[in-house]
Amino acid sequence: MFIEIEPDSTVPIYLQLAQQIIEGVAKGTLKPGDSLPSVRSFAADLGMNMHTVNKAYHYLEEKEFIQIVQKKGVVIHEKGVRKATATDRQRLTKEMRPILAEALCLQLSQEDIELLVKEIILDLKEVK
Amino acid sequence: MFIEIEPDSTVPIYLQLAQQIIEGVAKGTLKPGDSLPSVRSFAADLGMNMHTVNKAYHYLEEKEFIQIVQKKGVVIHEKGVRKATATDRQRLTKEMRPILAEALCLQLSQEDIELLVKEIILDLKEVK
DNA sequence: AAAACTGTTCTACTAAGAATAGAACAAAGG
DNA sequence: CCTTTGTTCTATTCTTAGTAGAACAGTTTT
Repeated sequence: MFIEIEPDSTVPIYLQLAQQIIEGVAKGTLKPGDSLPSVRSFAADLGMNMHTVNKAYHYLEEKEFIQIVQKKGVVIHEKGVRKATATDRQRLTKEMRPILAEALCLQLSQEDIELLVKEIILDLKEVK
Repeated sequence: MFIEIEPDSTVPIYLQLAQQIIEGVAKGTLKPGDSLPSVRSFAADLGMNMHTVNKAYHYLEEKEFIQIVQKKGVVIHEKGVRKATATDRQRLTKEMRPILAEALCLQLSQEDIELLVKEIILDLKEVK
């Protein structure tokens, strides 16, 4: 896993970490059953606190992306991540909405935005 | 302007307000030159603090969506909002990315996601 | 001219979140 | 037996969000 943290970002460190793990799952770099580093070793590698990694893990567990096995370790959810529910779609829509509104204000056309989305998805799919 | 604030949201109140004003501009409900309520009256209407509205206004001013004329009032940017720069596109991409990554993890196909985006844009365009 | 209204600035306080730190625990593994 | 695992606890520091009240200097209205 190649993790790059921006310390001065407004996005909390634990969230940046969690999001990049999610990206790993999306790309297929992280496959179902793969194990993640322990909170201590990961924290040491990334130069952050053990509790920060722990927070990221629990964030991912709540989203059902990973499984935390008591006293053993952390594993990408076996059998793959669950399929999106109606609630998931609703949440994703809500998160996307203000960004798209801003894009429209900045005079991006519907085609421009759709192209932008396609590029992002393409980039998320290609394994580097 | 119809503003709906969710007090228990993780999204700060001032941001919710700013985002809904941006939506108004995207929809065309708010047109270039239109004036917004004073910080005091708007705060009273919405049941929030004057300084919170002020913060939202300055957030929008920094984004160049509105103009704050000293001691006079707040107006939607005349001649419309500026066109997106390369930096804008980069920022929008960065904001969109983690959401799309999550969507892919939840086994939404590229087509599903594009449809979702189209629906949001359609909703943002229709004047209610 | 007086009054009301405008955004601005200042101090002040509370609450919550983020991040770090260190210590200790119980269970699993080698 | 010893190391490693995630967990839990207390503690501290820093930042942000939100509210509050007061005062200021212009603008607009009456």
